Amino acid sequence: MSKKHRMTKQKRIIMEILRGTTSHPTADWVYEQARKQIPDISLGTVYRNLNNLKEMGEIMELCYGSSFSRYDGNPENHYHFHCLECGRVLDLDMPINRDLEKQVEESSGHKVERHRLEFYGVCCECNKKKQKQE
Amino acid sequence: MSKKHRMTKQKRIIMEILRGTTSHPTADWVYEQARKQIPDISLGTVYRNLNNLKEMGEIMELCYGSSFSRYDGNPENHYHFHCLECGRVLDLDMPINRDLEKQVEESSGHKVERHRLEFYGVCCECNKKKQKQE
DNA sequence: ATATCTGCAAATGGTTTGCGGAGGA
DNA sequence: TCCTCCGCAAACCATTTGCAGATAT
Repeated sequence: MSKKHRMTKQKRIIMEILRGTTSHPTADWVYEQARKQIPDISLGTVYRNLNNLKEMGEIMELCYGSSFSRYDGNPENHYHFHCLECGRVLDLDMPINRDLEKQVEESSGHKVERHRLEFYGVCCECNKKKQKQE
Repeated sequence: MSKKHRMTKQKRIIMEILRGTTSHPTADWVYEQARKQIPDISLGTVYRNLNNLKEMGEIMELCYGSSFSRYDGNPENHYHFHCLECGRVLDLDMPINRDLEKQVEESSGHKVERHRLEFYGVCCECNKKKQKQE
């Protein structure tokens, strides 16, 4: 059977940090933020709690090309936009498209449970900056 | 200016290995296969060439939740299906949906260049096995 | 009461890199 | 020729883990 999950001060603060940002931070950034509230929290504890919260379905781990993971405090499935200029990862306010899953099931015969969709390009702000430069 | 890329025996064989499979292998698997043809090839060379081929646009690096990367010998953008039972990653024969990008541009104002779409579920074969067991 | 969690520090493991020599263009 | 690539082995670095004591339930 699966292990029970306890709520500790460390876990609660890590969850609050993730809920309070939309920046999809790295474990290290979460660690730096958490140290402001618990100065002697350890990086190992941050990693343990991030995995723990992931198991609980409270947060999501995002794995991109970089060598490290990013974490998302919004556990609901949603799409992301990656700006190739400034590197930010932005949440998209766009409904989940179940038709895509239906399309795969019909053409391939596999049973689809979920999907993940990531867009890459140049965000509004970087576009404006580029236009000014020209 | 960007570095020039040379063709070597090692690079050619690594590319052939990737072109000859649809299994999205790890660097280590490519290394094992390459050793059959060049017994004293080093793992470092495999990694260097995988990165090199990626820069050349000949292959793609796929980054999933696992701690290691997988490589795809098909550099054309295409969608993947991940079987949660057997762990395989399968290519989907499905056209790239540009409407999704248009949808994001209209609703968010970002300029979209490309997107990546990954499906998760149970593949045909695993579905059949499960039905037999019941 | 007791199983889970913590800080600490060492280990892990996929990937990268510095080196001197080899080889492609 | 000359610049890139090679094999080798050590370094790198994000993440995990073993330990002994602390804490949540």
